[in-house]
Amino acid sequence: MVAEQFEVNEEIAKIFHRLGVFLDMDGVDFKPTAYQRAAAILRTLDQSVADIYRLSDIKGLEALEGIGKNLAYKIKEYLGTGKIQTYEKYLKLYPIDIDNLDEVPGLGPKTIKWLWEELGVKNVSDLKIAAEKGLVKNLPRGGAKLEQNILNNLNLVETANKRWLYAEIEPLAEKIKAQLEIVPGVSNLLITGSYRRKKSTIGDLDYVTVASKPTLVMDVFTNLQNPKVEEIISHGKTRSSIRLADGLEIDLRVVDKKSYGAACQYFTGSKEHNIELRKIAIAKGFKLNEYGLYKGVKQVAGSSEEEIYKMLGLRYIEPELRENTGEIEWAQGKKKLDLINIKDIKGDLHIHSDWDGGKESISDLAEYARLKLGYEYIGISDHTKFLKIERGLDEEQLMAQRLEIQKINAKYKDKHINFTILQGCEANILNDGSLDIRDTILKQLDYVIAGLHSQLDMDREEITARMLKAINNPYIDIISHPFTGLINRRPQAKLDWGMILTAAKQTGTILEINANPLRLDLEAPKIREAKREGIKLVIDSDTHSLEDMNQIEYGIGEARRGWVVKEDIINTFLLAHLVKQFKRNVL
DNA sequence: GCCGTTTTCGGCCCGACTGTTTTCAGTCG
Repeated sequence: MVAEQFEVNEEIAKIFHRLGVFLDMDGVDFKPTAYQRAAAILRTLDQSVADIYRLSDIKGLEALEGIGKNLAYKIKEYLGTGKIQTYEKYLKLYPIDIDNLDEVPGLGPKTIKWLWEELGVKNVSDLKIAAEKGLVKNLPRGGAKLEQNILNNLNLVETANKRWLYAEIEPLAEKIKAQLEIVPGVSNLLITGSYRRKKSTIGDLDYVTVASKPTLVMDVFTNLQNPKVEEIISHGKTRSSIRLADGLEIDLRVVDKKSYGAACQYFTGSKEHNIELRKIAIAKGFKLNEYGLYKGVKQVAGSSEEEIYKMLGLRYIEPELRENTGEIEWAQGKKKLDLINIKDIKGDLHIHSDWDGGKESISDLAEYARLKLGYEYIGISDHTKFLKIERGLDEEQLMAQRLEIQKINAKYKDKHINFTILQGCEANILNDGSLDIRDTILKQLDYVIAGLHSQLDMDREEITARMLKAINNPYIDIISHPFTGLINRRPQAKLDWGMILTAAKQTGTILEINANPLRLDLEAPKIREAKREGIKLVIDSDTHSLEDMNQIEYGIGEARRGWVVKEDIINTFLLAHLVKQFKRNVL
């Protein structure tokens, strides 16, 4: 998980979430959603509510989406006292471990309350004991199936891998797709959900298809052998869900042709986007559901997503943008937005060769880029000497490498081949913000990437100062993987993003969108902000072996989610235009 | 409790599937 940059936001979000559940337990209408929504919004904020309160008082809090007078007051109360009275009251009433119980699939607020009242279940371990003793099946409104489900789902929670990396799930997703597509009568099979939105992590897979023999495809689906179905979660005429041994849940929906677009739209989500769309539908006198857009009982759109958006008075919205973060307002306007496409990429500037820890020779990398990917240039950016584990290059080695690159470039020129290898390096930003390679050498390279590779857990002020010094260094052109997190493995550095943005803008420093699927750093929301600020961006593969160069596709996905067009990304430029983006060629 | 291209009051997304039910509430996506 991402480190909690704004711990207070997270603390309050947790309380709001629990309050929402408590209110739900008591059967209160609408308030639960308001609390949950507020919790979700707090988690997306780029600023601490403590800062907002300090700068703009309670009015600043109320100005936030989803926060009104009441919740603003509760935030203020928490900032002042470290507590929220309403919450403390509920804690006494229900001394229950809401967070973990709520994680158990099939358990919602009402069931949690029921188990608490009937059996005194306070937490997951109480629940397990009660279910194992057979207490649940003997309750009024209880039953054997319910009890068994609880036991199954408890096991599931213990072993669950919450979200999978997009890149690790991609081959499996396509393999299942291929098996379903050959079932007789199947057409238009699409993988929807967060997979289609190209999120960096995927929680489950959602397939939508048209089928002339729905039962046939459902049967194939629930009997998959490779991958093997571990559990059939539900099995209906039009919707079924299965689970694989590793816990991955996969859903299949079979729909009529006339509802295909509506179903794809609906199951692609995001949920928040869909809710917004339905509100627009209602405002225009329609009703939108997974079967189509309706005026009364008459379907007015549904076979394609395009016609649904059109009927709602919206431009078509690319799946990657469907997060309810302003795309609907955009779609009501006239401005075009041609998101970047993989074919726009002309080269790759973050490539490690066998001079450092990489596997491939410079000429093999160049030929792969030129012939397989159709690039016009690459930049070799090997690690530098501080990173001993990666056999980082020292000054002398960099100069020797420069000669080799010049030789290969000369050969291309002799053969009239339009391809150029640039020499950069990926220098290390040391603890004091200086680099591990002398300026006299740095200025002889074509460009310099610098990144954090050590002491990533410095406190906010310290690591921000370190990064700012690097950004202000006239020899550093690109900051690689700025936040330096690893998805699901390592938290991000606690950088002050606002200060990074300002400094990058002032100095013309380029920020990298690192396409390694374990990094995807910058993340989409930050990409979008950087773009808005006019900051230059580059999408790099961070290649260590030939195939890694194809990772660029994941970076494209993240960039699209960040509303990026071709012009925002410097490695869509032709070489002559590209090199002008480097500070050394501007100053 | 929030919010406003119908609204400062009166709405608040929608349907499938499950389990224990015999008409539905709860959960999920």
